[in-house]
Amino acid sequence: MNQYYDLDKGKNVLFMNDASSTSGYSSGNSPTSTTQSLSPAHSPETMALQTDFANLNLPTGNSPQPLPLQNSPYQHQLLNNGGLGQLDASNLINSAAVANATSFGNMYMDHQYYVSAPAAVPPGQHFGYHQNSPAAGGDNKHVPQLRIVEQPVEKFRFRYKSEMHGTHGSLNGANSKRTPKTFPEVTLYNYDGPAVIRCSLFQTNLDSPHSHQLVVRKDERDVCDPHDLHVSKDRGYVAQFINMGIIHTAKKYIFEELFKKKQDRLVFQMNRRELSTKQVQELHQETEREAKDMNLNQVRLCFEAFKIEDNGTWVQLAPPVYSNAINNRKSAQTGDLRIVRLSKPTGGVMGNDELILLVEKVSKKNIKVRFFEEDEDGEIVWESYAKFRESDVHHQYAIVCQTPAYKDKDVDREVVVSIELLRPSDDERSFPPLPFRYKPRDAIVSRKRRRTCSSANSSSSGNVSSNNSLDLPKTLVLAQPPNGATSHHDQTISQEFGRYHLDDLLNSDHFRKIIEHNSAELEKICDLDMGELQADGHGRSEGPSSRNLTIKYLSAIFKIFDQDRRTRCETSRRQVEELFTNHALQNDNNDTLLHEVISYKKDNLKLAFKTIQVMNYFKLSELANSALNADGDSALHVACQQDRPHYIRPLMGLECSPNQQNHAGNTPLHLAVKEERMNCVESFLNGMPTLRLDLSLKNDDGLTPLHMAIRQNRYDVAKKLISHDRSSISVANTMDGNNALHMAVLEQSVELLVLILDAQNQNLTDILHARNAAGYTPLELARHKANERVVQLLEKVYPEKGELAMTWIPRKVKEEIDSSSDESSDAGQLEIKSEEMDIKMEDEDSVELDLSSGRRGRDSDGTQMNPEPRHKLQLLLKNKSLYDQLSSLLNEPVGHGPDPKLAKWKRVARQSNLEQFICLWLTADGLLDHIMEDGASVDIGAFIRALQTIEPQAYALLDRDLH
DNA sequence: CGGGAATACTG
DNA sequence: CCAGTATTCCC
Repeated sequence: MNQYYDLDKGKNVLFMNDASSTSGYSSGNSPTSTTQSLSPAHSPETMALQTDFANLNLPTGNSPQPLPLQNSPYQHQLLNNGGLGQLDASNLINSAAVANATSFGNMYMDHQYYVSAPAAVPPGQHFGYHQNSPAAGGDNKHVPQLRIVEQPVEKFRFRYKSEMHGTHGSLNGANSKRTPKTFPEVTLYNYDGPAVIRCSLFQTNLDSPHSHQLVVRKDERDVCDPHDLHVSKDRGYVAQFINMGIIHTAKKYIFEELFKKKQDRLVFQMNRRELSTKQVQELHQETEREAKDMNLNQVRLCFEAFKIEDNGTWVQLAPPVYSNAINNRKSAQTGDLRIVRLSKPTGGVMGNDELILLVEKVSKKNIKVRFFEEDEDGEIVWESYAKFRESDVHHQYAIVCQTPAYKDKDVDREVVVSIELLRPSDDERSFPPLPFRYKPRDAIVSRKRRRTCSSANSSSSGNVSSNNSLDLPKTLVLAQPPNGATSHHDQTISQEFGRYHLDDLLNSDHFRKIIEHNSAELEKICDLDMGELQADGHGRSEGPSSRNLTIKYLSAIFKIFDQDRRTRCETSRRQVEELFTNHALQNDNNDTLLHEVISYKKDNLKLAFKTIQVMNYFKLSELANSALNADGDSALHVACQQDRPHYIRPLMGLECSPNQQNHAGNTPLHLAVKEERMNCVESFLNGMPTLRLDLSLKNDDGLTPLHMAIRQNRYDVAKKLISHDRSSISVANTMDGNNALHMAVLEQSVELLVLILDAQNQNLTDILHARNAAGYTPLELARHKANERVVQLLEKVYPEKGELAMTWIPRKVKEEIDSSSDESSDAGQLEIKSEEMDIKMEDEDSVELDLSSGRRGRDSDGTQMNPEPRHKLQLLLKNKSLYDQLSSLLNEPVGHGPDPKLAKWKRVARQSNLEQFICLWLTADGLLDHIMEDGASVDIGAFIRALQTIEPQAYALLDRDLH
């Protein structure tokens, strides 16, 4: 095992090759020149120095230098080797300026050059002396030869001089990883004396130095190339060039830097004789030519080997070898291509859909958007390019393009293809490709739908409406079960549970009170409600005419219902059905009466429940389930959109499918999550049989409800979803392939992470090792994107190297997290208690559950969590005596005002935005119960303010405990 | 380190 | 002078 003297740290490092380096610019015996020569090349003093340097005599090789390396065991070597001169022949034959090339030519002869196929000489290089080399057929085994053992990385950020403060990471080897790191490395073969291996920066298309600087950090200074490492029999012949950086020479200095480099090389090739005026002139011209079109974003390393003769002359041992090109990561010409985001992951097979790509810096003249499809073997079966103009590339960071048509315009299902950026100049691709889903044409889909529907209908027992619904016009799209294979099963189940829920509801006191008892006055109610409708306006659409229409239809339907109460005849049923259908046709949005009635701006419970009841009575569940409006929304979608949680159960009772996806692919639950309607989410999930709700459905953005909840950083929603069905945790979204854990990482939410890890206790490995579309596991993503806390948390969860797996030990992590952050103010008992009311997962490992509960208190900094007073008020109401006091106070009538019979609680309810519930409550208890049980939907602040004005005494009761 | 703002350059 | 990039600097 060798040791290496690390120039930066001034100490020996294991595993490194034993070699040492000095700056080629060190001039030898002047103490000041050591420091001066280290300055970046285009500073004035450097220029002066280098001019001097060109005129220096050869160093003797043993002149002591004041290098500050007193504690180094290799000090003598450094000293001895200090002040190495510039000697190079690689540019010799090519250079028109070189008159006395013969001496070098002889030198090669002496050493019997063998031109190997060095690891990586870029194609297209034909250097004179290579071709003229007499090595062909020589004794390969005994000819000195340099080989690149480790190439430099392909991409590296070139830094400007002004950026070279502090460390910026070094030029690593192509195979470098976090550990072990590698560095560019060459080996000298077939030589056994002491030798010097030099590394310098070259252009990629010319056999000439590059104006940029290859620097090594040393004693707080950047030492410019060339860099020489000493090798010998004792140390081995491996030269590893560590801690190098590339300085991007500013444009204005390109010429002079290049000239300097070329001049230095020439001088030493000529054994340090002065250049003639003519030579200088020629060099000048050549440099001008080269500087004009030098590629500033691409360089390569040149490695050379020398031996030092006793008289101090340097003799080239082996031909130079060149590394692969190193590209500037910062440049749009050579940097990484990456698609950051797609405006949408889907499009029609016909193409020409507008698609917006956010991308990393691209050049509009040199970029294409490629769509392609591979078969199972990775063979390209189709490719096409998106259409866009140069002007569609927005500021190098976005591309607005038209999707190409898919090869087969008659596919009847979605086809997933890939999108990548392609840079024609170097055939570089973005990685990884992003998935894009081609959607079949509507015509094809509806043909297919028709089939599905009719078969579904024929299998359902004697449903007369089936033919009817098939005849509905095109815009009133029929719903199809999300999955044909299980539809029948689903239906059976939904019927069972549906009936149960609806009957439940119908038998409830509230419902009876609202509807049953009023049946005799049906007409009156309708009149009343219609009047209200006209006054209050409409929640969703249109003007008075549409409202009148609705009223007309509803009146007619209710009339039929009323007349039919005893007979329940088929004719009435058909009439009602027809009225529903006709109504939907006449309305712009194709909303059915059901859609409308549950989405009135002013929620009208009576009307809505009545409508539901009528539909149920006439067994119009098929209609309720299949009638979608122009957006593909079912009544459930509308209920969620409008935040009407109380309709969700009844509608599901009507067999309105919770898994129906609208035109944006959203299920009602998606909408509930999206709009952050916690009450709706709860209505869906509480006590709902798992079979009915499919939590793994993805909308057109490729997201499940859980993904959306995480993306919105809604711990409460995510928790609800996860406790209902854990299996959706491991689902990767189609947007970027992230699973729930990835997404929680991006939210930098420790709460979400713990929630997910807890719930996934059983098979953590899956989600821990799942790679997203960019190829990152959650941990890797965290290292890249998240803060230290998140990374630390995840690192604890991942199995240690060597271990096969580790089970999630929440308590341990919890302790560590808790101890590592004291900023969280105390949760307070109230909140923890309230948390206990949450639904628990039916998990035998429920030990873990209380972790996530306990964590709630940490949300003092979390913006998404419920505000404090909510819980407190809810808990206070649990106190029986307080509750009773409040109740009796609020049951008092308001002493004054227009309606003396109006109880205070009603007024409070009205001012707390709970008016729509008043008809459901008989006394103040209704209101208080509602707040206790359904607090999430209540604006507690408004309630308290209302209390303060309407019933100050009651407010006083609470005030003390609330603050 | 990477991201990005500020400033310079160019047709 | 403008728009669009390229360069440089800053955090």
